Parts: sequence; C-alpha cells; structure tokens
Amino acid sequence: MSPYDPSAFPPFAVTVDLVVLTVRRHALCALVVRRGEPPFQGRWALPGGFVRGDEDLAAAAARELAEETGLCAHDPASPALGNGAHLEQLATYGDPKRDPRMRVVSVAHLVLAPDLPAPRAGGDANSARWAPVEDLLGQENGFGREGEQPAPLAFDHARILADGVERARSKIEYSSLATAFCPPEFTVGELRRVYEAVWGVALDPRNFHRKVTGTPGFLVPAGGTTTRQGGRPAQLFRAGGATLLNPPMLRPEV
Amino acid sequence: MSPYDPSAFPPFAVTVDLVVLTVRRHALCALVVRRGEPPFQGRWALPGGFVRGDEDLAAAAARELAEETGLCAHDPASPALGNGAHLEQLATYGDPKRDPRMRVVSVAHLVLAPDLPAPRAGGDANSARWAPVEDLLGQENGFGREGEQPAPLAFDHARILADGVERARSKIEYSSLATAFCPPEFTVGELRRVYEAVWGVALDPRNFHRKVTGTPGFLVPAGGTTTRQGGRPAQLFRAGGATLLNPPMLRPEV
DNA sequence: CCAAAAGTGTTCTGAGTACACCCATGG
DNA sequence: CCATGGGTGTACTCAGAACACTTTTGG
Repeated sequence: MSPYDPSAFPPFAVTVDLVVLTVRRHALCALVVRRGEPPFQGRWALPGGFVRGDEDLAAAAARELAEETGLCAHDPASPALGNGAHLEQLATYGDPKRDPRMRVVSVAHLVLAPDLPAPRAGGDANSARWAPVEDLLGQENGFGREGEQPAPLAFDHARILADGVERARSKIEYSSLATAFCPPEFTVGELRRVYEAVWGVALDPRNFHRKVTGTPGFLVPAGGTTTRQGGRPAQLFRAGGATLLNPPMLRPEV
Repeated sequence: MSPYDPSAFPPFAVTVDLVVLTVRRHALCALVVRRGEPPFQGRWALPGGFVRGDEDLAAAAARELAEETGLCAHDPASPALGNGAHLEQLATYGDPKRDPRMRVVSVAHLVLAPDLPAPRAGGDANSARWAPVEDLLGQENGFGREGEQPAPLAFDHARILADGVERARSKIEYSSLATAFCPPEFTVGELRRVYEAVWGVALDPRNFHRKVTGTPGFLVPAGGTTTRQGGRPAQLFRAGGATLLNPPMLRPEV
C-alpha cells in the first residue's frame, strides 16, 4: 500500500479542544461554551475547533484560545508568557463514535490562566462562561453544593476535562506551574490559595511559606507589598526561573 | 461553517507511531524498523502505521504492535497483561511539514516490554531490531561508546523517541511500571537492574531491597527462588496490585 | 576457600508536620 | 483595641543515605 494512494488511508477531521482552567473565588473553574447547533445543541462543551491545513497543533490551540478568550498563550516549550497563560498538549481522543457526524480525532490541550475579568463570547461560540469543575464533573468531594446538577458536557468532554484537571493537580506538585494561575505579581498567600483550590485541601500557611520561599529560583521578590488580602502587608513575588520543584510540594492525603 | 460540509475542514491522515522500550544487556533499547521506501529509505524509524477508519487509537497501536513484534498489549486503562507489555498514549505530533508527502498527524504510543528473544520482521517492515536508545539519540551521558554514530531516525522520530524515554524515566519513579520491563516472575535484583538501566545510574542494592519489599502491594512473593543471577538464591516476586508508588523511588542526582 | 549476589541492622541527617509565637495593617 | 492575614522559631518524626555485616549459593 503506497502512502501516496489516497484510498490507502481514511481521511480524518482533526480538531483541538481546550481545557482552560483558572481559579475564581477559591474554586477551580473551567471555560465552557454553549453549543449553538446539533448535536448536543444547547449543552455546554469545551471550546475548540478544526485544525487548519497548514497549521501546527499548538498553533491551532493558541489561535482557538485567542478567539474564545482573548488570552495570548505561547509555545508548549516555554511555559508562561504574555498575559500569563500556560499551554501544553494534554492527550488525543479518537474513539470512532465520539462524534456522531464523522470521524474526528481531537487533540486536547490544557491551558492554565490567571483569573480573568469575564470570558468574551467570540467567534462561533454562542456564549461562554467559567464553571466550577466540581459542578461540571459531579461532586467528587463531599463538600460540593447539592441540588444544581447541570447537564453533562457534550461529546466526551467530561472525560477530557477530568483528564485535564488531573494533569493540573498532579503537575503543580512537582513544578512551578501553579504560578500560571496567578497574576504577574502575587503574594505567598495567594499562591497558597491556588494550591488549596486546585487540590481542594487546606495547607498550613506557615510551612507553605517556608517551602516556597526556601526553594531557590521558585519565587523572586518583586519589591513591593500589598494588603489586598487584608492583614499585615505581604511581599509581592514573581515566578522565578525554576520550573521544576524538587523536592515536590506534598499533597495531603484525602 | 457547518461541520457537515467537507470543505469546512481539511482532511488529515492519522497514524500511530510506537516507542517500544525494553531492557537488554543492562541497556535501555528501543524497537526500530528499516524503511523500505522513500522518504528516508534505508533509514531506521519507529514502527507505526495508519489508523483504520473504524478503529480506536489504542486499538490501532495494539494492532501495529502485534504485527511488528507479536507482542500482545492491552488497553491503556489496564496496564500490563498478556505477555506483559504496557501500552499508553504518549503524545501527538502534527507539524505540517513532518511528512514531506502529505499532512499526517501521528499519535505516538509508549510500550514497555520485557526482554524478548528477537524482533520478528513482519508485515510491511523490511527488518526490525533493538537498538540502545543511547545510540539512537546520541550519547546523552558521557559513558557511551564513541565512534559508531548511526544515521538519525527518520521524520521527527528522534524527538518522539526522546519524549517516550523521558516519560518512561519519570514514570517509573512514582509507579510500579518498571515491572513491565521484567518477566512475570523476577527478583529484586533484576528489578533494580531495570531502574539502573533506564536511569543510567547505580543504586544501593540494600536500600533498594528495603524500599521495594517494604512498599505494601508493590511486590508479592511468587514462592520460589532462583540463582540465575549467581550468588545466593533470590526470592521470586510478581508485580503486586499497587500501581502507584508512594513515596516515590528517588532518582539520584546526575 | 573465595567470589558474588542476597538480605538485615544501625546510624546519621534532611525535610515535612504541628504548633507556639510575634508582626503589621485596616477598621 | 482587635480581627486578620503575614512571617519566624522550634521540637518531633519519618524516611532516605551510607555502610558494616551476615547468608547462601557456584566454582
């Protein structure tokens, strides 16, 4: 079978889907858009779209991200830049029946973004919003609010979202990725609240402070202080050059 | 743009490429096949092939693996079974120019296999062999043998192989995946030599023994002993049910 | 007897945990 | 003055690192 023969291989549609995570009001939230057409019309879905014929996968993900949120993300090789979003490839989903219309292989990407004012519904998306992942996936932990159980996400997007959340949860253990959820300058307490929101646990503020300030290259002082969280003024930091956290931040047992 | 309109999205070819790793003669080795046709004719490449129209990605990877090696791997969800191979999705490579003939998106998979007699060249592959990853990627460590620098792998396969090796190296830290490199029954020393080959370091045999036998569910005694490594008879073990290793095995600093 | 690998015991030390305590601000 | 969060000091504990030592085979 010659590779030049188009009948030797079936044609696929290739898309990118985005798991865009942020921390809002002490909860881990994901960006979802409402579908304006069948299938799954009216249901929430992850943002995404077709990869163009001459476009790299990461470029397609960055383009879709910009179209849907105005965020400017960057190459997977170099993490956080621009207005701070981190983008990396997550996994690829290619079940033959995942889209009832045709054979679609979707390369999911994970984006970690600082808290943004409000998603702007742009392009082909009817409307967009931030939703707590706990609501989107069903209450994994016991302490979720009861009652409002929204319709499940379209396609296999609940699975993709769950994989993205799991990736984010494990990756902040051994990397400085949690800073991607923070504004350019942040306090140790704000960074701690990111960990607490993503992991759904409480951390000891004193030991956390020692751990992150004692790891060389993790945080660099930005010079100023802030009282935006109340209490005693806190030093402001920027993310340092170190991307790997060794020894890792230990996630308390559940 | 309606998704039903075939002109709305460009058609892609979708393939799976396999990073098949094993440990032979105290070295980490990868399975490579010689290309019988252009482009890159005569060069070594990773095994792989087109995904069929009604086939899941993992199924395509398992099929290609069986065609090339006779190995029987299994679903990514459940790790090692059959004759012991572990298969998981690695990453997806979709640079528009990665294949000069056409637009190909390749979903790479990682396979960890115990030492096999010899690869059987099957199907569309001219010939196949195990090659030390150190030779295929250029000597990362100083202690590689000099001189014989083979031609680089075809396409972007060196990058894919490097990503697969890196995944394997990091994943055996915190999982029981290293047992996938071992036969069904193995000794603690054999398992230690797997770690040493994959990481390229020397580990303290005494502390390693305590660590793996002291982690509940990691190893279960198989009952017998063997002297196939010489010296005092060693207990035989099987891989236990535990898949996560906590606390992780610590990789010594380079 | 000796080499080689398996396995056990013991000491030292680095890092996480828990928690008492002080600091600096806003209201 | 006091509530709130920021930050430091310290004792306890656990697990990895290093290494002396014993065990059991093959040659």
